[in-house]
Amino acid sequence: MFKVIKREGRARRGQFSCAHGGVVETPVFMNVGTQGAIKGAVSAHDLKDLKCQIELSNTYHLHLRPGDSVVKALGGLHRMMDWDGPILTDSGGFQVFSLSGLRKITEEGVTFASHIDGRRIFMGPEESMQIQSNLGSDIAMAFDECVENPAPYGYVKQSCERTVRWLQRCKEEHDRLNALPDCLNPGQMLFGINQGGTYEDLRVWSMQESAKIDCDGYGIGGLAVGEETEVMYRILDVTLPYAPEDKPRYLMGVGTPSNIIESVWRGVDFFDCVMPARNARHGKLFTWQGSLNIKNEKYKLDGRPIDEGCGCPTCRSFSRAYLRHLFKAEEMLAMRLAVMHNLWFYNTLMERIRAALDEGVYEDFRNAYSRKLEEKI
RNA sequence: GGGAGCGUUCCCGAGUGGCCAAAGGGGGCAGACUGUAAAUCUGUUGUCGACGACUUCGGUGGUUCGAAUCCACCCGCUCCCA
Repeated sequence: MFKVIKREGRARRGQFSCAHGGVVETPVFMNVGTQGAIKGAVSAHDLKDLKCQIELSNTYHLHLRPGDSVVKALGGLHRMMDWDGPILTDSGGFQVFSLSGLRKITEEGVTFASHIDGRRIFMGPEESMQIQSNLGSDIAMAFDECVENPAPYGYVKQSCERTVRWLQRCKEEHDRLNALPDCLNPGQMLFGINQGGTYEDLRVWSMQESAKIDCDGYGIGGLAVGEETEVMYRILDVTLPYAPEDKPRYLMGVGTPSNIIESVWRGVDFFDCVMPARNARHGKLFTWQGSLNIKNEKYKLDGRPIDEGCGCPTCRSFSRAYLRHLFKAEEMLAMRLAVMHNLWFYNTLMERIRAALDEGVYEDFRNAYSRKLEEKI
């Protein structure tokens, strides 16, 4: 269930709910735990302390390890991770892009050579739906092909047409599985995915066709995969007007704080990105003055918290100098503390975006922070 | 006392006459990272007035057109036998 409660231009302030957790306030950033854990030794319990509203995991990775049947036997992903909030599972469509050297695509689906041991894994729309059903997530993503940018028009056209055909198959299989008596999460929703690369006509076509298939929300995929940022914004500008007004729009895999601010402005409701966690593991931390690299020598004797005024578990107790030391000494606590800070930052960013929308001052917020958060301090 | 080695740029360590400012690793410094094959990857790491010049391979002095590489002595260290 989703409803828009306030608007400012194309930006939307909304509320969403699904089978787990209470009301999700949107715009929302989903915290990525690909294999059922947030990389950097952060658990689902920690997510509660980091103001996370939705957790995201991955179909391909959990199918390989520990196996979706194992997850189902353990009571589902929620039970396994001990996370009682909403979970969105990505379909494996991104792996068609990220593991492009290890797969072959046909109309039926995609055959992967497992990145772990090379064995053949076939995944098509039906398989992806079955796996996500076994995982028991609250939102299943349609199985799509995420195409790199730039790509030839002809290829993108046939690919996004196939992705729409796959969406139809996903929808049918999803409805069938949800109706089965032993279904782990009969309330599981399905989001379709818009593709079309950097081609406006394909994007619009893909959106229109996907909208004809009744989904609970729509992902915008295939962005931030090689194209210029301005191209991504242009695609959002031309595509989102064709997305159903009463359904959430999810910009998949995006992005930087600035990307998020700009995309909310253009009408996006859901986001997810590995950036806060990955960058944290590599020492790049976000602050309201811009980002910093905690490993830099200048923080050697810096007794201040990462971000003055930040209320995250890390900043409440530890100094930049200590964190720098932990990174230099390769203590795993470094990653944990850094990841917690960055996830808190992203979740707080969304909180402030929502507050600005509530107060009708989002344009001011955008002007104040969109550029600033891209700076390095 | 006798014998055998070793000393290289921040560290370890290759290099035994020119292609050597000197491999490789570590450490240092910096950068990248966007639905996670990422605790990963990349650049850089003698000095300078820098498409060139200068100083450097324990020290000093030689041999040579040319030396980290060969010779002599000195200093320091290691191992073996007594």
